[in-house]
Amino acid sequence: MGSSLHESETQALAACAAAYPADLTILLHAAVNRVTIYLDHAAAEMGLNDARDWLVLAALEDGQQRTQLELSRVVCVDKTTLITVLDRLERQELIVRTVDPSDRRVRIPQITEAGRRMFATFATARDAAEARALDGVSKEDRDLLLTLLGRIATDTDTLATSA
Amino acid sequence: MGSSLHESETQALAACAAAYPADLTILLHAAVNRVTIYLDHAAAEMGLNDARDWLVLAALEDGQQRTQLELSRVVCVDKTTLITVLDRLERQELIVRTVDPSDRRVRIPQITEAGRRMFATFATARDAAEARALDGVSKEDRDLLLTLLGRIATDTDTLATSA
DNA sequence: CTCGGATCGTCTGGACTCGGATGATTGTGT
DNA sequence: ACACAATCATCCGAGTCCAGACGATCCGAG
Repeated sequence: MGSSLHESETQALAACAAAYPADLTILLHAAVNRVTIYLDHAAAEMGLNDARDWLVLAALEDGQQRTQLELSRVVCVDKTTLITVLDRLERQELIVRTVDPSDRRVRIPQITEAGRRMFATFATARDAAEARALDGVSKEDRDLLLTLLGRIATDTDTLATSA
Repeated sequence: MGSSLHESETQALAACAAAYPADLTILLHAAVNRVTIYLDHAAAEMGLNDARDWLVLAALEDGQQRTQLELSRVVCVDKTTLITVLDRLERQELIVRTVDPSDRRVRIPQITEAGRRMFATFATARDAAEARALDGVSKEDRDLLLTLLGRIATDTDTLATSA
């Protein structure tokens, strides 16, 4: 997630978006890069590796028991990549991997008390980061933006049906 | 650009976006993934490797003479990564690298006639792909979306000024 | 003219990602 | 009880990306 961006690109991305003001793809990329840079920055400041680390914590925070596989689907991270994230979080003692006694194949990652604290602290930093990215956008425009993005993202059409 | 996504993730991403309908970062990611999948699909169908390949062609299509370094900034691709893109395009004879006679360090990539044809053909496929991604969004909402994204992407605020 | 620093494109090393293979464990049919 | 397919986490290999190093070339100071 975050590691695909690098702060040195920020200016270039803005310039790029300015050069193609009508291209949806480019604007989306530039926008996601900008937001992610803010988030990664905030994450790094408080000891997290990535915004992705926080995303995993967020998914675990509701206390619901999830398989690693299920978790990987929820946070949209490849199951193999999730392993390294969980390893890191476990090393920081923000989560623990418990073995499901009813099926000893599966591991149930669970957030620890320290993890909960980290999540809570990051929440405010995260809001600030998003607010900074949304600087020049009014409240109702933000809501509209979320709606539109949601419609693009969750549209039911798939490649298979239209190819 | 495109290679960071994989079609198998499409459903998972949509599910993920649905799970966090108020999170800007996630929605942006999901949206950009969806659009990029379409574009990469269209690119692959006509012999291009990536949507990024097309982006490079687009930047060269205006005939303006550009250094590889300048070009890398315009299309937001790292200069070292751009090399492999140009190598590929040159192998397909869609571009040529000419040496600037006034400065023999610099190479001026230039689009060929075949490259121009490829660009023109891809333009329609690209429009179709974007239109498909923007299926349930009205015309004026599209314009608004582009404006908002543009404002996020090109905001003048930087990390340095706010840290 | 020449020397030193800056700038171009390219190469290299380390890190990351993901598809597919592997080992452990489960349930199911017989 | 036992073979066997299915499923979970993990590991491995191939591919990609980028920071930094490098050679080639340019330019300005002396």
